[in-house]
Amino acid sequence: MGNVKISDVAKKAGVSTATVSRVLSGKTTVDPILRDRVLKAVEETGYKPDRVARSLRKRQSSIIGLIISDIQNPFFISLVRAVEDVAQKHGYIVMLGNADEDERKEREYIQVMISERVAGVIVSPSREYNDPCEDLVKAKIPLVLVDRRVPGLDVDTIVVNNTWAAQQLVMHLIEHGHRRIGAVLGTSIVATGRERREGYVQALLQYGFPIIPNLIKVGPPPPSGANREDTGYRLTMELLNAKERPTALFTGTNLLTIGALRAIQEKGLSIPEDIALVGFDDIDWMPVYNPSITVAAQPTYHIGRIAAEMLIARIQGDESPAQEIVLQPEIKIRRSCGQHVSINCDK
Amino acid sequence: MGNVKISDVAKKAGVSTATVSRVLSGKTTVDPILRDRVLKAVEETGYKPDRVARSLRKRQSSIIGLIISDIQNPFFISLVRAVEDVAQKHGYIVMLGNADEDERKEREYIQVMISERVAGVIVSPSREYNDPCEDLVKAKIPLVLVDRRVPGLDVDTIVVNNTWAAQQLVMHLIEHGHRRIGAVLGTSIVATGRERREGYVQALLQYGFPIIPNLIKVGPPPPSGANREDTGYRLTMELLNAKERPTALFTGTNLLTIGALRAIQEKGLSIPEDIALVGFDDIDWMPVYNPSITVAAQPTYHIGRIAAEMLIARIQGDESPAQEIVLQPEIKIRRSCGQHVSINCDK
DNA sequence: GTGAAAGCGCTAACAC
DNA sequence: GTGTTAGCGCTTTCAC
Repeated sequence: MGNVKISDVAKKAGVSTATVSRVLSGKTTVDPILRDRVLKAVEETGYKPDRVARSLRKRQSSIIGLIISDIQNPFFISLVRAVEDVAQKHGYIVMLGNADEDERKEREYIQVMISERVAGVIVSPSREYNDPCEDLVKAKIPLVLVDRRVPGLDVDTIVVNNTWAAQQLVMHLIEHGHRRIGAVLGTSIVATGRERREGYVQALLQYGFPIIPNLIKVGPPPPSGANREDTGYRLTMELLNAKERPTALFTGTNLLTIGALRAIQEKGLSIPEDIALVGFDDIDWMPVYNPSITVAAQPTYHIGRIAAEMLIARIQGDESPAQEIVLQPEIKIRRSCGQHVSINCDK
Repeated sequence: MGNVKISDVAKKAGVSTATVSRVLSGKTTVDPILRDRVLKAVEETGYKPDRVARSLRKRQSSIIGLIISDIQNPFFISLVRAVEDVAQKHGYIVMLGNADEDERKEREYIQVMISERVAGVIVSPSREYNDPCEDLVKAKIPLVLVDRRVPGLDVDTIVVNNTWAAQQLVMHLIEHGHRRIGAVLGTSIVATGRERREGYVQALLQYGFPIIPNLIKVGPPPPSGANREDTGYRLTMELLNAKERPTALFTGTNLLTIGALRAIQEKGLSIPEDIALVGFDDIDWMPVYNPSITVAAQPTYHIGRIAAEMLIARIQGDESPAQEIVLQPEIKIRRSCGQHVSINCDK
């Protein structure tokens, strides 16, 4: 057992290896009598097809590559789970790569995936331009992008409407009477960072408020870690230590939010009395935090599920034009902004 | 490019495929002149070895299988990251399986991993007995167990001293003057659940306090979800709604802690004034929670790193006897128990 | 509908 | 030190 091969089964069933293969693939009709003999032999020998040999011969494995830009980021956990769920359901297995926001690592993983003849790949690209994803396209390996677009790459992409969500969040703050709203954002090198900043700006402009550069703090580009907790802490501290402290804060990612929370606490400020807070990404503890935190929740599991389903459709031959799917985050109003206050917009 | 094979390189360099293979593997000496010619040809053609063909021929791939019992559990995130880091460093790639606390899925994944001829596997077993991990041993595939032991399976295992940690946590509560200490625990079907319960009991016994069964709530076995947040919520509610409410709570996993927090909040109780809290597992927000939460922090990244390193050593031929490594959690005293109070132990 | 045989791309004997 | 060759275990023509 374990090292039974197809020829053993064939011998036992008194047929050729071709017939065994045919029975197992189920793609051709086989005489029911032979079929039963084969199945019985498979059963008795405990035969398990060698997936490596199969991959070599078919020039394609049953592996789905999943390359994410930062496995530490809670955003990706549900994504990984979703991809894994869908893959498993369709008989695929997930090969994981953590690019760590490092283009070199991403490129390396993509090469490995190609070399492993994966059936398809889901990538959250670390860069927008000259992305190594092109190699996958060249190798004709189906590809789905998540979280970030790669302009010029004509492949299925699933993103979230960051601008809209950020705008809603900041408008929520404005409607609570806030005028000095600080922003703690991820690097503008990645689109998500830029878009969330854009949403912040849009919201202010919509109400005719000025954009005050000093209130906008943007983290350094990776790999130094734009989304790290300590970045959130540091940037928030800068904001809180300024002469004119903001009365509200918009944080651009979950990790930045945690850092901001730490800074606020260290300054002895309380939410929402001293400072209001809205953030991006919803994590399990946020509704339980005291006070619960108003956020834009990304449909991460959903993103992963759709990505995996689209990918598998492509693997199975779907030739339709590449789609871009834009998912809407859910704005979860909670208690970190205090009571709703009607404001006079004419002023 | 992409579909260049070893024979193309050989032709270009004017040598045999064997020589190309030898140059690339570096295991035999090759004439420097030929070597350079080969390297140049590899460069020019952009040759990348086909990992599938190599795996078939060598009867072993460069893949490390990682089968975890619940990917949703934050505990495993750092573990995955660590394994991925170490694997990458050694030229291996990680194949991920989420068993979802389901023995059937675990068995399935193990079969797939065997069939993919993975070089080794790291598993957090879903069951203690009749675990499908035995199949890996039979197939002579190196195996390292993490988080949970499988009695009778003589393989490297990395666990954490749950009993000790739980005991420390509960003693901390006792030293703060608490007598009625509730416990919200994961199922006793898994060792971690049992051991943490044991630690709770030990702490009480050590101080000569009675064990009150009504104060011990244990979640249902999987897959119904012993460690789920809603389980924590429900069990905590039972405790809080009892006639004689506990003055302190010990929660056995991170997810249970979140559920407990929600219940406490819903009852309008405040920590630590109305009820003290200590929990298992440290998550990034716990130090930032208000009040920050005293926990036993498992060295999850460390567990993953050691597991991966031991596995790779085994893959590379380490034949030394199987080890069991017991890591010590770190007790992180924070503010969820209030001020330290000296107590009279004679009483 | 079935079997014989070729071959996926590589590595490891084996002979020189 | 190098080339020739035989497979690894499977699927898929191609004849029948």
